[in-house]
Amino acid sequence: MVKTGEILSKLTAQGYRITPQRIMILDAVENADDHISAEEIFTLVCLQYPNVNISTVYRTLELLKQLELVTETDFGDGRVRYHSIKKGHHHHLVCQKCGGIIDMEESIFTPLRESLLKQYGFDADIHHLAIFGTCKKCR
Amino acid sequence: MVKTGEILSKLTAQGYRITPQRIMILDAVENADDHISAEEIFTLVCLQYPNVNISTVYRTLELLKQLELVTETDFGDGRVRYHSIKKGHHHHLVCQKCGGIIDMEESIFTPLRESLLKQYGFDADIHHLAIFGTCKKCR
DNA sequence: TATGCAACTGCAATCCCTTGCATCTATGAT
DNA sequence: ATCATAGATGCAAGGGATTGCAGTTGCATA
Repeated sequence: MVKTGEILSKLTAQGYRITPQRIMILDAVENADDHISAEEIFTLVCLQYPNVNISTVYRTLELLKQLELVTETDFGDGRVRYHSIKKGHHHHLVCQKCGGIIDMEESIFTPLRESLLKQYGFDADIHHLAIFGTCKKCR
Repeated sequence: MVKTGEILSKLTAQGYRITPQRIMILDAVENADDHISAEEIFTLVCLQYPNVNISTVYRTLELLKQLELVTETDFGDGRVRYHSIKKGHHHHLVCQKCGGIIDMEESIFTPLRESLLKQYGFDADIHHLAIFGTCKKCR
């Protein structure tokens, strides 16, 4: 379990600064019940500090993504959503008929990653993937 | 091998109309050497018929995608690219270090699709996927 | 061949996200 | 505690893609 304090020291360790905006954005992602969009984070942070700019939110999320503190998932609804790695790695099956989302274990990609490594020498970086298709009910 | 004529009759069979714009857009995708972007298609069509609108290009591509005549791939460079299914299904490994793209066989996803079906009853619709990671040279 | 209408297009506005730039500030050094 | 500066922010403009709407057009029918 990574604590917010540890995350902040990870920032300074790499030469990045800790700013009020970053703390608030990080808090919003950490405390979100589910995958949260940039717009939603922006709205939450605005309640505390109305001067934040949406571009700061995007830039901070980009940074947290690079540092592997949050993951980004595109559920295909026109806006990307973010998730704290504290809550674990997982992937999603998105049904194109009913819109339902099934969470799946990360381990399901292990055979694929192995065969990509063996056949192509490629080290796949599959973080938080949404796969589209048709769920059991809708087939 | 699907011919353009067949494609057009597939449109009419489903109640869609054949318009000059659609023919030109389809031609652009069919004759493209590689994966082509909406903007590139737009530019090509404009040479013949300067009045086309970029939104018609996007709407036509959306339609062709639904009819499974073209596939859409996001190579992560900020614009989506399109490809005729006539040229076969395949997937891509995109190296995040050198930017290189390796094409891979569709069959590499067969085991994954089978386990998704078995474990989750989910029929995955993996058309034209780009997987990010690190290639052999850059590791 | 002429007609009616649903499908389609062009236009403009809008959405999500990114970027360049001038200003500000967190932080290490003094 | 103060200073210098590289890193961060806010603002505004811009890029790719989508959407609502009014006007146009392909095409089935007569």
